[in-house]
Amino acid sequence: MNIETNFSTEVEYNRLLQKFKDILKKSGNKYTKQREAILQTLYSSDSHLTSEELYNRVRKERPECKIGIATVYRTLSLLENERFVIALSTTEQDAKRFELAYKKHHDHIICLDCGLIQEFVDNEIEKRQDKVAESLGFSIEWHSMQIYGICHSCQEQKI
Amino acid sequence: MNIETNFSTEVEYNRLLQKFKDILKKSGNKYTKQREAILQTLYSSDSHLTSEELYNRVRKERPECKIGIATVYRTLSLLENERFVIALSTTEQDAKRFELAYKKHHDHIICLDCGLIQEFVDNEIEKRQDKVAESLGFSIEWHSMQIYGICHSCQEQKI
DNA sequence: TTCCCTGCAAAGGATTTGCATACAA
DNA sequence: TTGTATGCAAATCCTTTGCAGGGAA
Repeated sequence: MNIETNFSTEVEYNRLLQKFKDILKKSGNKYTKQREAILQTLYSSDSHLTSEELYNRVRKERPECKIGIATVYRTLSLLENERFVIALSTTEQDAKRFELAYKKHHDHIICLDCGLIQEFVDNEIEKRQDKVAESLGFSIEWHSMQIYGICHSCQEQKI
Repeated sequence: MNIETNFSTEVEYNRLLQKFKDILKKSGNKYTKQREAILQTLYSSDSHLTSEELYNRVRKERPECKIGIATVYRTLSLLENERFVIALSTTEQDAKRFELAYKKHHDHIICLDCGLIQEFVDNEIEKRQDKVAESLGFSIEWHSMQIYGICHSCQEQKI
């Protein structure tokens, strides 16, 4: 699978930080405290954040670190290009949400009622995607799959 | 499959138009010449259009029909809610693209170089998606899957 | 020292909204 | 006649960019 990262599912922060620094150096970028704060905030958040949510959290949790929204956008864009961060478009009208890519690749199932985002992996689907790409003559770079539905607890509330 | 429509792959325009009128009536909306022009333009286009492209085509191909960009947005939004139209976000920075949903459900594989969008269906993937949703306690409404890669002809140009 | 990075504010693009008028039912 | 739809322009939301000063290597 070429879309998996070489991180294991449980990476301690220091290892992640080292990889972060390596990637910055390799791509000719500098390591700054704002970028570290973004990484750290993404790491300590278990949900998928928008650029603005991330910006607000950094300002709240790292008040010593001055940061502007433009830096958040610039850093996320940089990290997305480096495949260090994954962007996810949920219900189509609102902003992109981001998560660290150090976890094993996974897809998302999204509740249309409460917005819950649950992650999953299905190896059968992954394999078939490779087959599809191959049969159509494409080299596959990555994919994005979202299933939309109603989660269990929202279904119960409707009864 | 609950995500397929009840249209066959080859629908003549009149039948589509009738369904369109039914849906408008059912949802308490009115049938107007602007809305018909949007439907007709979507129908006669074989590609996936952005709101603005659709707007420009209507103005070019139906000059007798005065239309504003706001009407295009409002109508597409209405039709998206009614699942008459499907929105597709391609390379993430640009605008949403739309297509009629009367075709059999399909997914997309997108060339990162030239932007080519090719459609495909893989029944195995469809089945597994149902299984995934079921096992996570979700009722499935629809899904969206895009594979990103490089198409055959762009691969050849790189050599 | 040399670039890259930053915050700020302004600009940009896509989409939505307020309003007075036009039109379908 | 009644209420929705429309075009237009202004407003809004998300994102990007220009610039002058600040900071990493």
